[in-house]
Parts: sequence; C-alpha cells; structure tokens
Amino acid sequence: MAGGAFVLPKARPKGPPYFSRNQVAQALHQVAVLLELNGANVFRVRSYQNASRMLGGLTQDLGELVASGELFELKGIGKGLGSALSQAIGEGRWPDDWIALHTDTPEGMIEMLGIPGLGPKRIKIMNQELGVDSITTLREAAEDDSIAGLKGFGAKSQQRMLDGIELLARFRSRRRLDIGLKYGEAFEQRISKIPGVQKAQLAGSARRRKDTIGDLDLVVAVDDSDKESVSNAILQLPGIADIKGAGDSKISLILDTSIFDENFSIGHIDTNVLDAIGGDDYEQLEAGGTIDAQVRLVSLEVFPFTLAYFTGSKEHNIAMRQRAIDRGLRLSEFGLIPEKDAGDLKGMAAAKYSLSAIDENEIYQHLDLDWVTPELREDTGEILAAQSEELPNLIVQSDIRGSLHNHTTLSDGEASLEQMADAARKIGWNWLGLADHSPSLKIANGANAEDLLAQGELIKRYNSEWASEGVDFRLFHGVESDILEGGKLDHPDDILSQLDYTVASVHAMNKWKGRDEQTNTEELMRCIDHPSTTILGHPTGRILQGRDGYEVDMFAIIEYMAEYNKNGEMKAVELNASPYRLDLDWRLCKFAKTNNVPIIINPDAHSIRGLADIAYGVMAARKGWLESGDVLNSLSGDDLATLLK
DNA sequence: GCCGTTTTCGGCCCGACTGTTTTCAGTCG
Repeated sequence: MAGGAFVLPKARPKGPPYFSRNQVAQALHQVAVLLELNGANVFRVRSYQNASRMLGGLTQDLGELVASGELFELKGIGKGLGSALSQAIGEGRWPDDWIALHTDTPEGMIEMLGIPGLGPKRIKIMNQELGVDSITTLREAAEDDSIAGLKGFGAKSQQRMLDGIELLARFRSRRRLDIGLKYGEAFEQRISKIPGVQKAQLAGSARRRKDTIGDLDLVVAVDDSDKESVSNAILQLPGIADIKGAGDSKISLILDTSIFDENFSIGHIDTNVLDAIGGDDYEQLEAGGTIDAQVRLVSLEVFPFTLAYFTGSKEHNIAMRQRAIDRGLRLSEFGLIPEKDAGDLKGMAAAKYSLSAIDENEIYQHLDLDWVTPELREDTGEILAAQSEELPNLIVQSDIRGSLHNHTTLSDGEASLEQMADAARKIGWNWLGLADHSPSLKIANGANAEDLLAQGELIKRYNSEWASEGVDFRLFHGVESDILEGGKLDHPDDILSQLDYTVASVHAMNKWKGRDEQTNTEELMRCIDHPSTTILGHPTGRILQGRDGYEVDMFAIIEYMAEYNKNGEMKAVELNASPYRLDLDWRLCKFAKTNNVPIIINPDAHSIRGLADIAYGVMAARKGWLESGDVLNSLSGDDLATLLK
C-alpha cells in the first residue's frame, strides 16, 4: 500500500453503513498483518486475510448484508468476524482489540516486513529482545553486532538485513507490468538459447498480467544430465546483478538493465503527471532499478505441472489443490499424484506416480475443468466457471477497432490530428476519438472553446473526404474535460453539446486526495449526472508505483452509472490503458460488466507511439473477464456513431 | 478465526532454500 498510512479507516459522518467495502477490506488486511507481528496463530491470520479478499471482491451491498444478517452466511465469515463487522458497519466503531493492535504496534515494525528475508516472527523476537521497532533501530542493532548474538540468528542473517535495508532504500519492491514484461521476455529469450534447454517459459504474475510484478518466475525444462551445465550458463548470462541463491532446482537472482541488448527506455506519460509523482526521481527509479527473478529447472515431463504451479496465483493454487484432494489426488509443482500411490513420498520422489500431462490443459482436464487462461487464475470464480464450461471468451487485441481518449498538439500531445489519424489507420483501426485537455488544465495547454470547435470543423472535413473516397475510417470529436468544483464540467453546455462525446476526468489530485471517500464519490456522481458526460476517465487517478488514487467508492459509482444505462442513456467507464495507470482496476471490470456498464479501453495517447499502449489495456481487460461485447472498442464506426447520438 | 452430509474438535496447501542447527524454524512463493 504505497504511501498509505497504517491506520483504521475513519467512519463516514452519516450511517449506517459507516464503512464501505474497500474500507472494511483494508481494515481486515491491516489487522491480519498486525496479528502476524504479534505472534497470532497463522490460521487465524489467514481467516482475516481470506475475509479481506472475499469482501473486497464482493458485489452485494455490505450495508444490506449486515442489516439482513446475511453477512454471517458468507463463506469465511463466522461468529467472530461477523459480529465485529456488524458492529463496525452498523455503529461506526471498530472492535477494541483491532484499535489496540493499531495503537500498540510500532509503525516501523510494519515497514520492516518489506525487508527481504525478514518476516513477522523474527521481527517480533528482535523487538522483544532488543527493542528494535523501526528500520533505523534495526540498522543500529545490526551495525553494533547485537543481532548476530540472538538465538536462531547469526552473522549471515545480520548482514542480509543490512543488505535488505540498502535494497529497500534504493528500489521499490514491485515493477510496473510493462517493465516487468520487458525484463521477463528478455530473460526468457536468453535462457531459451542456452544449449540443453528444451523449453523456457515466463510464469508468475507476469504471465497472469497483473498490473505490477513482484518478481519474475521462469520455468525451464532440461534433462537431468544437462542440469548442471544449463544452471552454470544461466549464472553467466549478462544482466545478473546478484545471485541470491542457487540450489539444484532453483536459482534466485537479481536482474538489472544490462540484460537488454539495446538501450532500455520507459514509456511516456504526461509531463504534468510525472511532475506530481516525483518527476526525475520516478523516471530514474523505473528506467534503472532491478527486478528479482526465480528460475526453476525441471524435467520435460514435470514442466507443465511446474509451469501451472508457478503461474499461480497462490489463491488459485490452493483452490486447485483442494479440488485435487477431493478427488484423492495430491497436486504439487511435480505432478498430480494419487494419494494411495504417494504415501509418505514427497516432492520429486512421488512424481513418478503422477498422472501424465503433456500440457496445462491436461492437468485441468484431470480435475474435470476447462483450461483456465493464466490471466484469470486469481480464484475469483474461474474454477467454478471452468467446471461448468462457462469461462468467458476473452477479448483479444484484434477485436479493437478504435479508442476514444487521445491527445493531439491542440493540447499536450506530440502529434498532430493528421499524424494521429494516420497512425490509427496504419494499426488497422476503423475510428479514432480525439479528446484534448480542457482550459482549466493550464499545465497541459488545455484548449479554449474556439480552438476546440475549429478542431471539430477540421474533423468534419476529413470525415466527409474519407467517406467520399470509400475509406472505412473516421474521427470522433470529443474533449477530456477536467472535473471542477461540484462535479461541473469545464466548458459551457452549448459547447459540449456540439461534440460527439466528453471524457470527464479528475486532475486536481491534491484537492481530491485531501477529501474523504463519500465526498469524492458524491462529486463524481454529480459529474456523471451531467448530460454531456459520456465517459468517466481514469476513474481513481492512481499512478502505479507512483501515487495512490483518491478515495472513492467505485462500486457505488458503477452502480450509479448502471442506472443511466438501464434508462437508455449511455455512460461508460474508461479502462485507461497506459501502463502507468491501468485504471479502472481489473478487479472492477467484472463488476462493471455484470452491471451492464460499457467499458472503453483508452490508451490516453500523447503521441503516435502512445497508441500502442492499448495492448496493456487489453491485458487488463482480459484479466477483468471482459469479452469483446463488453467494450465500446469493438463497435463499428457506424454503431458507435449511433450510440453516441 | 473458520469450517463440517464419515467432523462442533482438529484440522487448515505444500515444498525449496537458507541459516541456524545436529533435526529444525523461518521465510518465500
């Protein structure tokens, strides 16, 4: 939780419900972490984590669930959590022991969890024995050699903590998807070329296309006889900054930018946004920096099992394992082994009894499931869907026929209208929407009404030219209007009504981040009420690894937009495809879909190259269960024109 | 703290690696 303080969310002034879904999920997550640090039973901790995750993805109204008592029927909510949450949501008071955990646990102990190799147990011991309660006091204790003397600790772990503190200071723990994928693909290619390597494939959160990547997982198939030479060759590859560990089957590394053949550069984002998140510092961190990588060496027969296992997620794997157990099988990274054959054998020793599978598909078949595409493996309903042949037919990039939020030189874009249109045609799109910034956003050279309308005339001229030439391409004319005080838009109504559409976005982040969730949510609703508002742009304003978004109840916003759509007035939510944003979050896409709120994937391109960011938007959309029919991007120019009228 | 159609008590996914040990605990994924 970048930048977020570790405090219990404050109750809304009016209630019930006094807390939103997000706030409850956040509180449960924090209590789980604090319980861990206080030495609580690991299964108790897990039930808090499970409840947090389950409630965070819930689609029903939490206030109603509490009022009706249905809260207690949810899987993972029992007597204890049920009554704690009923009190919190119904009366606006968190349980006393949750409050005590927050007041009594030093903030520094939570930060210490970020140090690699250091977990809650040893943090607690150091706290009790040495009074260590922050990264600063930990460094002092390590430097005067008092940690090495503790029982169960030694000189090596003391040094590792010092290294870890150094690492934490220099680099962030996660990398954006685009950067992680670049590292991952470069690493995969280099390993594939090593003699003796039969297969090498990127797994982990990169393969699941999460918006940020913690570390890279590479699964490599190799004969036992080649294991040693391949392992040695991997350790000699360029781009390895450090070797954290190297066993028979697992190599743990830190990669840096020398893994790339060419100069490594990161994508572009608006200058005004970059300034707000630390400018040069952010760019340096992202363009330099390192990423952790784990390599697993296995035989070809075991490869599909290892690939599936390390593609994860943890929650998906747990559910898969449980499904195997229900069928008298034991699933691990080495195979799918009948319990009666496995006996006491563990790991590779039991692998020879495994059911065979030439690929992941056959593993899923053994468990009576359709193959689940990696993006969906988050245990958010995919196993149930795979069981009943109801997995979605996910959108692919070739379904995209255009996008609606793009900039030109009229505001802060680098390319002219003509250049943008030309580029869109070249990548095979049938239409392109231009939505330059509005006047209030001075730093982005927001265009005034006169220039905006002149742009509209130009677009009309080009459109009629293309139509007469029989070219299946057209431009749509919109604006990215800043959302002003009270949810107002940034142009008079008579200007906005002359456009094809309006993307309404928040840019005054400082103001919005200084306010509570309820105020922000209501202000966004007032903006959605405006008849000209067609699309809600980058709905939370987050910058991945840069800044959190402002607080807003997106579930409520989507439900509010759903009402308009039900009544025949189209209100769409943007999935901003910039890898800096990926906002709407993938977790909310399915919620928008089930509420029949259309989604538009927008690259927010500020240059020709920026259009290519659509790829990351499609990845996020797939992760969010979206099919081509759920997004406006798949419409023909004619159908979109009809819809916008 | 949650859960249950062989269960209201005794389980809760499973294995590798590291550093500390002389058989194991902590951490990670």
